[in-house]
Amino acid sequence: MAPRKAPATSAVRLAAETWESLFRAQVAVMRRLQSGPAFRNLAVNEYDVLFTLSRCPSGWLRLNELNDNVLLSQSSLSRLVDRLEKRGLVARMPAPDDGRGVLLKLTEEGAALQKEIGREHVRDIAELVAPALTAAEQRELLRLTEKLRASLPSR
Amino acid sequence: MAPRKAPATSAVRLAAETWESLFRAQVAVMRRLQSGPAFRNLAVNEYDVLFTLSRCPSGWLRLNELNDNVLLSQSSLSRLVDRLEKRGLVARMPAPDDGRGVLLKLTEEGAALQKEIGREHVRDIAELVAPALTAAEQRELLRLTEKLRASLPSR
DNA sequence: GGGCAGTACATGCAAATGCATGTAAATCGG
DNA sequence: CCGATTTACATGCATTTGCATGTACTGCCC
Repeated sequence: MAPRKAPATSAVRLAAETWESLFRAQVAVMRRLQSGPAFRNLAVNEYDVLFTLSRCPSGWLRLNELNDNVLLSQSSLSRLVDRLEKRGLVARMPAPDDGRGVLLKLTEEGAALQKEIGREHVRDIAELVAPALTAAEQRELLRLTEKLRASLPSR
Repeated sequence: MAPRKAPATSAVRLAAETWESLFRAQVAVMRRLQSGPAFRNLAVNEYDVLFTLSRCPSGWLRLNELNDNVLLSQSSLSRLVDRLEKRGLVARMPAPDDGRGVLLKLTEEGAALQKEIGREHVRDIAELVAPALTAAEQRELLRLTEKLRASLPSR
């Protein structure tokens, strides 16, 4: 029997090339976004925390849930939140149902800053993405990246 | 005349949601990749430099070209390359045609390490991406991310 | 060709990050 | 219900990163 290895290796290659392209696109877009004036006062990761909190329905979010969203180690996130707290942008509170946990929410000032930066940020994104892809292509890219993310093993 | 603002704002929203989804997918995949055993000896950014050099046809690459590929400041890349050089993985050489420039290439040891890590890395990628998307979906995602990257303003 | 702005890379230094570990609380096994 | 393991977060410390700046070279304009 011939090994017939080609299909398997080409499937692996396709996956690798797809990831590589996704990753390079992310790097290229992110580089342009973070060098813009929207982030003169706040690092991208810091903004991302404010943004995630602003999307949270209850207003409060556990630190470990936040950590899933951000590409930072647990300890780095802990200190990033320290900084945001010292700047008066977020508030900490011990989790009521779990003595180990910490809940976070935006302060009024934090919410205001998020909205202000968010407006600029969204505009910057649109200036990069909208000319590059048609609306239909954007919807498809959105669908595929959501599917990819949703299909990942939980940990 | 009615302002008819809705189409514009929804185009902006679509672009923002598309980018958000792409970014989160990248974070989720990257988190899983970088915590794997492939990167026990080398940070992802360091591997990325070796990888980029391994793809370079001439074998030599300018530092500033390398910097376009990697999400690092110029100074951080300079020092990252210092570290790789001290570990004997890359070699520096003054650019012959430009007295300010520096050319880089992999050493034999660097090329070997890149191949070794690359094998594991590609396997890890395939284990995450292949089950998540069909081959056709991967090809489409590859196409869209390539198009996005290619359409960005040069700087 | 001589000055002058711009580019490529290196380096001092403060800030951010990750690893290892510490502490406290929850959960599990008996 | 008690000890052992696991989970959530914080912290000491070494490493990495970015900003500002320095140095050397290039290219431009006159």
